[in-house]
Amino acid sequence: MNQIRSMDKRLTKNQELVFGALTGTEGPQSAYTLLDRLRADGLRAPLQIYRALEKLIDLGLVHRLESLNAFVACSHPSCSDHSTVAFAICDDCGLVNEVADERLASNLKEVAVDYRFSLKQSIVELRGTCGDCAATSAKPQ
Amino acid sequence: MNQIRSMDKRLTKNQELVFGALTGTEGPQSAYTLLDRLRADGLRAPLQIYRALEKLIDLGLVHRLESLNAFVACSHPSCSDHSTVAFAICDDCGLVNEVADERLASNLKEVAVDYRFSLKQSIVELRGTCGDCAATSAKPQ
DNA sequence: ACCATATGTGTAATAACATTACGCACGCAA
DNA sequence: TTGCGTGCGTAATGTTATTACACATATGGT
Repeated sequence: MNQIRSMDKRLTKNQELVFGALTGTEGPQSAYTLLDRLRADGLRAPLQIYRALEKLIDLGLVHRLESLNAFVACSHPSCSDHSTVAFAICDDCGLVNEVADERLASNLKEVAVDYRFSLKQSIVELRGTCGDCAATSAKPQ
Repeated sequence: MNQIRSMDKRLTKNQELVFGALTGTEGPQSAYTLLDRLRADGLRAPLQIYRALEKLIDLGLVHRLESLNAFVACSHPSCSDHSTVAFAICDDCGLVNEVADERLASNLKEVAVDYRFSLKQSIVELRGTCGDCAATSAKPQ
């Protein structure tokens, strides 16, 4: 929260509102969900949300989850390489775990080299069930 | 084409039309692009496309590209594990290369284990520039 | 033959996600 | 002061995907 606040300095009002809405809730949120939550704060149009999200993503504060059409606040905004992050998305509870695995990142880079592909961004989204949900459904009571 | 034909046997008319439209063009296509191309064949509603795509994906004949909201025919329909495939998507020419890398697949499984995540599907989409496009833009003439 | 079930079809309407176009405002540097 | 980059607000539109309903066909069991 302290670190987060310190980054707010450079954010505009709309960007701060959107970022606040994302950090204030666990789990990913769609642009329109954000819009609904921020109507009370004066935001009225999708574009206001999308513009803020675009900037926040540029700044590395927010990630887009392609398979969900939704957005999450970055779990470790101070980290270096935001272009290679993976997400474990629980299809049960909807929560998302941001995974930073150095071997995975370098593995993807190698694959790109093998295929003579100039890699700009890696999208890695793991779908399945998180440990908590698996435990819960295993012991129904 | 011969191999493809042999698989058509189990496909319904709509599924065959959609699969044909995907294999008959290089590069990914959106559901609505497919619909437009298939209007002449009698398809009229998005749902007809989406239903066919769903089945084709189940059968492992087609992949969905999440970051593009588009679909491609699988490059190697006979291969075993369709849950872990990667795609190299060229942002220049739009072509997609299907990547089957065993190390990447096992790496993702390891990551899932590390995070106590029960993995059902891996979405891996590499964005960047393909070798051909890189070569072309390097020599502008 | 009868029924149940699973799968596929067709149409219409609507929901959900995202962008384009336009005009205005502010801060800053040439 | 002018020009430029960035952000803001509004409206309209474009694109992607789903829900709801009704009907059809094939299969397998009794």
